[in-house]
Order: sequence, then structure tokens, then C-alpha cells
Amino acid sequence: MTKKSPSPETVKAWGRLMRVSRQLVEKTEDRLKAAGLPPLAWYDVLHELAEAGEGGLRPFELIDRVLLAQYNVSRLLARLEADGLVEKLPVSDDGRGQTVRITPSGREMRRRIWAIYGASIADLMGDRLSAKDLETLAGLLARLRDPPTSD
Amino acid sequence: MTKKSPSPETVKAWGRLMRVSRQLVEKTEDRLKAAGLPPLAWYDVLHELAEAGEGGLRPFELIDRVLLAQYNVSRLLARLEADGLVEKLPVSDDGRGQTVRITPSGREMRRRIWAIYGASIADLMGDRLSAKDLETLAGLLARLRDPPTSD
DNA sequence: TCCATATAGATGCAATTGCATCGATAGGGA
DNA sequence: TCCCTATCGATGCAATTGCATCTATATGGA
Repeated sequence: MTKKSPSPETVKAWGRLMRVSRQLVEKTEDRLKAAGLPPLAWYDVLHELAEAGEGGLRPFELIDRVLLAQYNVSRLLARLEADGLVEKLPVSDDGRGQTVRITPSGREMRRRIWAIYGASIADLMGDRLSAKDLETLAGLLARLRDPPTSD
Repeated sequence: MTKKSPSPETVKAWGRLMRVSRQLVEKTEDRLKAAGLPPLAWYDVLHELAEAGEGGLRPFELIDRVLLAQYNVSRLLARLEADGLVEKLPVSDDGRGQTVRITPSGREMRRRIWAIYGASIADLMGDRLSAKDLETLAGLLARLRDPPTSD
């Protein structure tokens, strides 16, 4: 059986993507840490819950949105709840599940994280590429997404 | 004091980059796991050591190349050594340090990982973008790198 | 030479992650 | 109704990571 082998350009682009994405995450996490704020994953969850509004979200709905494993979502939610940033509500029509809703202090935390996170994004990406280049980049990345959606 | 805020296009491109890079890593790690092979980080180290040749590398030289923290490199090398994939040699002119060299079975492991990893790269990236698009992507990513090298 | 400081690498301990599995409810067919 | 299987979410335990610190050697200046 034959093995598929990537072209040199593919390997180069792959390497860049791996390295750059890790650098960007790392730098952003460092800034959050320096500001005494929780990690990016907390923001992701708070963001999704804020978008979802008062209805909240079921934990399993969070899984695909934040790209975390089920057990990680379960435990992250436990930490967020312990910190009073989200609340869990029993859901009437499914005795197994629950609905998770962001609290006011969760919204406040989200704002505080965004102050740093947004600045980091602007700094590391917005300041380095033109609007046109950003569109190009987003378009190319879209073609690598899991469900090869057109968008 | 004013907070810098990213443009919508910046946020969109950032989101794509975060999500896509994580998906690609995850899928690749899954394939390696399914093949009973060690994680990507092992490949990275073995690759750097293979490139370095017989002279090997000092652990601190690996740190920047593989983007791992010092203690992670230290422990990863311990695991690789335990598996006989690398060997540590005392270095004559610096009593604190050591030189790490890849062993034959380390090279063999590198080949085995590449069979899967390379196919994954081809599959997830090479098959989805043209050579021209790959160049464009690599070029855009280059501008986001840490030392904003021109390349 | 002697000391102060810097650098290389390892490690104890706590937190997080991964893996496997569990308990509980849903849902669907016989 | 009664199973059988699928889904939701949690959790015990092992592996890994992060953080702080440690030991040992190097280096440079007094």
C-alpha cells in the first residue's frame, strides 16, 4: 500500500501554521496570566454562554463550540460554577441534562478578559496584516476546517 | 488609558486560526494514537535531533525549536531516553550540560511517525489548497511570527 | 583567588488533562 | 410494559503540565 506524502509547500505551510498558532496562544495566555486573569478556555466558554443569552446552553452544546473534550467541559464548568461565573439549572424535559447560564459576574469576567484578549489579538494579528490580507487568511483557513463548509 | 480593540476582520481571522489549528492538531494526534504511536511532540524532538546529525543538540537548543518549556523538554527527553530513542552524552567543555543524540531506533520511530504524520498533513492541508494558496498562506503566517522576520 | 551572579538541567508538588468507566435518564422496538 | 441501546454528564486514576525551586557548574569582577 502506498503512503501519501505532502509536498514541500504543504509541509512549509503546515509548519508555519503550527508554530505561529502556538506562539500566538502562548503570548496571549502569558498576558492573561500577567493580568491575573484565567486562561483562554474560560473566555471561550463565557463567550459562548453570553452569546446564547438567558436560555443558556447545554454542556454537550458547548463541546463542539469550544473544541474541548466532554470531560474537560464538565470540569471547566465545575470550576466556573465554583467561581460563581456560571450557574447550572436543571432542565425540565431531560432529566439527564442541565442548562448552563452565565451570571452577571461571569459577564463581568468576560469583559475583563476581553480587555486583555482583544488587545492581544489586535496587537499580534490586527497590527500586522491589512484588512485585505486578513480576509485572504480567513478564506484560506476556512478551506481547512473540519466540515469543509463553503462559508 | 485607552484599550486597543481588534477589527471584526481581525477577530474573524483570529478565530479561524485558533479553531483550525486546533482541529488539525487534534485530528493528527488522533491518527497517531490510533496507530499506536507517540504524540506529535515526540516527532518534533526526534526531527530536530535527526536534522542536527551526529553532533546532537543541547537541551536548551531544543527549547526554542520545539516551543516547549524547559521542564517539558527535560521530561520529554527523559521519556525518550527511557524508550531508547535518544541518548544523552556528557559534554566536555560544559560540566552542567549534556548533548542529546538520536539513536537508530529513534530514527526508526521518526520514520514510523512520519508515515502517519506526513499522510495527515497531505490529507488535511495538501489536498485542500493549491500550491499557490499554500505559498500565500505560508507568507501571511510568516508575518505573524514572533521575531517578525522577513523570510 | 574568592565571591556574586548567571546559566544548564532536574524535580517536588499542585493543577490539569486523558482515558476509561460509571450512574442515570431517554428512546425505541418487541 | 419491558428490555436494549444510546446519550448526558460526572469521576477515579494515571499521565502530563505548570510553577517554583534546587543543585551544579560557569563566568566575570574585585
